[in-house]
Amino acid sequence: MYKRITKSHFFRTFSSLPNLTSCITTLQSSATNINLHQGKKLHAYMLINGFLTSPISITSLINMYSKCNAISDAFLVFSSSSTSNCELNVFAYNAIIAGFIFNDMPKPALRVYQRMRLAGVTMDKFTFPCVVKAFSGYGDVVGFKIVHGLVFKSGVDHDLFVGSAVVNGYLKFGLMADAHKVFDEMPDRDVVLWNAMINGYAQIGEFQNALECLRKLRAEGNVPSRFTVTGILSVLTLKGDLHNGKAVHGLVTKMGYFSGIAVCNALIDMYGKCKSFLDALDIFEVMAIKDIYSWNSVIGVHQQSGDHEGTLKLFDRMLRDGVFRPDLVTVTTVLPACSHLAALRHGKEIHGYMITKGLGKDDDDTYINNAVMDMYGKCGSMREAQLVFDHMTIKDSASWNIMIMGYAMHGFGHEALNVFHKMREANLMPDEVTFVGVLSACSHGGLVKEGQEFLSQMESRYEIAPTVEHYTCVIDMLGRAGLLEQAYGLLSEMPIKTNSVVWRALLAACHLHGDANLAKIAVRKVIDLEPEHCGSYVLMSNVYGTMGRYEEVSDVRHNMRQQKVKKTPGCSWIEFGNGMHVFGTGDRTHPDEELIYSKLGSLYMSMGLCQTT
DNA sequence: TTAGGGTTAG
Repeated sequence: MYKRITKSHFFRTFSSLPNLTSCITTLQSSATNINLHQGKKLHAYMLINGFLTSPISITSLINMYSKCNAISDAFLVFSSSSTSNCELNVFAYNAIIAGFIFNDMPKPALRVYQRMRLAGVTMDKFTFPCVVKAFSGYGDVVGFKIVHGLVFKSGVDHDLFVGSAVVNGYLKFGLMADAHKVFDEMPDRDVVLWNAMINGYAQIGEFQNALECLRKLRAEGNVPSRFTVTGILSVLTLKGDLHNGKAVHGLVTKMGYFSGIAVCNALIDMYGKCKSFLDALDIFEVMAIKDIYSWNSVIGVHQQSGDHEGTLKLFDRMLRDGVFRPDLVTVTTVLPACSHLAALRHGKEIHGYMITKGLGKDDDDTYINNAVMDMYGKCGSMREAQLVFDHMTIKDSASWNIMIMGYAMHGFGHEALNVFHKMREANLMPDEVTFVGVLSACSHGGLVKEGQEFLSQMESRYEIAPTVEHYTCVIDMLGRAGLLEQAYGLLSEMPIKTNSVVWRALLAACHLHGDANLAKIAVRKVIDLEPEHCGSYVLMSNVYGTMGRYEEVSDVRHNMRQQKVKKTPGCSWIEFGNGMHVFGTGDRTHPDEELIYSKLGSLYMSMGLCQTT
């Protein structure tokens, strides 16, 4: 083994065989460059040459393994040293605790900390930042406060690194007043400490205070860092403040921070959420180096702009690009685009991708599985939605609501109510969304009696005040069932403000049952509440059309022209083979038009209807 | 020899 190592190319980089000092220097470079291969060779060499009795070697090896994503090896070095003749000192404890924190493992970090205390090793200003982070990461507020006490006792409370960690810890627990007290008592403040406060205020939505911190930070002569910029951008994003967002964009240019990927990602997000979509896309395109956040943010931009096709195109580009694999965040952004477009094939592909990559298989992946279920539901595949639902170990109220809504949407009223009853059996309290689903299930399934009962139970039994959306479902339900007077009565007696949507539901019912008199009342209300909406004029003209009152049809059309209301032609589409097929009213442009209309004709025949087109 | 801060999802 020794002979093979000494002959290797690796050792030719040294002018003579490395001594302890050069081993440690090289271990540091292995850690910085994440070169595990080089680090392991040095480890072997040091073992053979008896260098591992030095505490410095142990610390350097622990650090190298921690930084090279080999935390278990780091812990092995730590544990085996305590049993050998090398006594563990504060450096070794600090290094392994830091290693666990670096690898986002607060629990084992805390176990080592307890061991360190039992061993009577005195903690120093290097121990505390990591231990503090371990307690806040593990969510142990009592332990965290005890350590804060020890910070005082050890006299390191004025150290900037310790102070920043404590402030961040309190902020993580949502204890702003305590964080502020620690911040105020610090004799010196650097940009990192200020950044902690900026982010703390951002988290609790106190945007003005966050911006005030930025002002004070600069007034005290600190230079905003890349981290300050991302923190402030997150504030402006939540505030929807495009004006100041653009000013920060200027600052980024001035400071030369464009090289920071996170800064650019924050700018993309800010422009996207502030609806300045082209600016967001521009930044993404000019970024020399992108990461998974860049892709996810810009995919989010397409979603926010309502460009669902753009979202799918970008997803394809990401796959073709091949540098970053879609993660949970990516698929949660792309799945709703499939739902909107009813793009079942794309949705299935993404679900398939998730299965092969093991995404969404964990118990707590409820959110992503909800998105998959919603996609199947909106694309009309309730069987698949039910399968996903059945396999989920943890279901939240959204999971149940999605199933109820899915069945309701496709007219499976009884199935929807069945899910609702099972939800109750599972002791989950229904919310507003649940009842929108339940009531639309009653409406689409013609379950009038049940729907009326649910509306009355909402407040008395579930303490949920019905909103205009709930009333709309019920009015739609009564209207579809031909109970127009009852629908009108409910609408007139509604204890909350009506809107154009609920009146339009009544209008649609008037069309269905040919009640021109009630339609007139409804249409007046709709036009009053939303004059620019074309749907109500069209419905009114259809009501007259069905009754053969063509003069009135022409009056409505004339009125529409006078009001400069334009009707956007409606269309439907279906995914088939490799493409999307779009159809407008009376559209005969499809290449398979003859075949399609002949099939349509035979379907009409089977349904006992005459072909009208 | 050892340490602290930022971005993404309905």
